[in-house]
Amino acid sequence: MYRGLHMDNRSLVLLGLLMGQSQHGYQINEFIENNLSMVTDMKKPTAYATLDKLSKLGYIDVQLEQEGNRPPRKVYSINERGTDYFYSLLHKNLSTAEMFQYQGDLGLMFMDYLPHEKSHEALHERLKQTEKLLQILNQTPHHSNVKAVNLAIKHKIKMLTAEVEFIQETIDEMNKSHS
Amino acid sequence: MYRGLHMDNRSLVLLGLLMGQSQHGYQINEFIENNLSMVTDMKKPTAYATLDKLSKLGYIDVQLEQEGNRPPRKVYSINERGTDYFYSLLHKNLSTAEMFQYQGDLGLMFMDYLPHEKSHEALHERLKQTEKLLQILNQTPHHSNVKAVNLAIKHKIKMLTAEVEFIQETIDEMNKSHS
DNA sequence: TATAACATGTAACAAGTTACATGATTTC
DNA sequence: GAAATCATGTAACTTGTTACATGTTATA
Repeated sequence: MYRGLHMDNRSLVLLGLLMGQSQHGYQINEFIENNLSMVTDMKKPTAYATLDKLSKLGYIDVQLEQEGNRPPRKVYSINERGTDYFYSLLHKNLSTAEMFQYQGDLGLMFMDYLPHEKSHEALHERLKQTEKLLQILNQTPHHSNVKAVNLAIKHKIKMLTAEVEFIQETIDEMNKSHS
Repeated sequence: MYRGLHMDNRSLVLLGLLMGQSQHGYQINEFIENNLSMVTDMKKPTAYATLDKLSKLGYIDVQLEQEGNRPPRKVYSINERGTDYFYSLLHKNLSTAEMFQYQGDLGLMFMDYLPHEKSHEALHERLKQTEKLLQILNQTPHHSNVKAVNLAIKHKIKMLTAEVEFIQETIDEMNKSHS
């Protein structure tokens, strides 16, 4: 059986948000868009579909709510089975190391096929872009209304800083071996 | 039109390997398995299908070879159009910064739902696993027969080191706020 | 009165994975 | 004679994306 990398983590996010309070899909999607864009790229149809799946699997309960003639809301609440499942997903996520795959490594592998000036210019562009990302992260308020998102921002800052150093070192090496 | 993250990079790898020498699919797949497992997770059927696609798009030429009654080989050679395409993919890859998405951040977000001992134990496990990965990378010979792969290994070492630091810092913070 | 926000989806498509199919040849 | 290696794929499936559909209500 084929299990994508995301599947479990999609569920983890949705269940985690429902641990805080019962919510309907639209609400959850808004929250993800406004507050969690840094940590997940889950799209709306995916969220709706996953909520559907979780309710079919008996991890969350649905209650229909309607105000006047507005489109009815499906309010989801996590139940006991869902809570257990959430804890197991959480524990697995927290205790598992990830082996990163960097797309950028692929280019580095074939760098020598480009003339020195070209590869130098390209890496410099990459450096500039990465520094800009870092700058944006450093400017984001360090007191997000979602307390825990700050940890993710801290993490990204840490990693992007290492990335900047690596690119700089690579450029230096390249210049040394060229001169 | 929906373009996956990988698509272009799959082509970049295959074209890059063909830049070195003409090869048939099986040969390429062996090479990827033996030498590039660190940089790409492309599977055999994907490689075969992508080679097919690249030849249909006119970036590589195919020549059938047969030895005795063995299954015939399809030997692929990169042509001029393919070389240009390779350069454009390479330049784009080299000059683009990537915004990392860490699966592990998702768990950190909901860490507070676990009792302190549980989350502490889980993060400790993550730390141990990450350190083990680092150790393995540090032990891999720093003179891979594929020269350029070393850069990727250097990169991973750099990033995993930052990761270990981050986990350690997070554990420390957690302990501080708990005591 | 047009546009944005509210609310939930469906349909078509893209890309990749696993498991399997096929058949020859070399090695144990 | 069985198992591994050589060599190329196909088929079924999973997951996710984009673009679109639908209809109400608040806002400019």
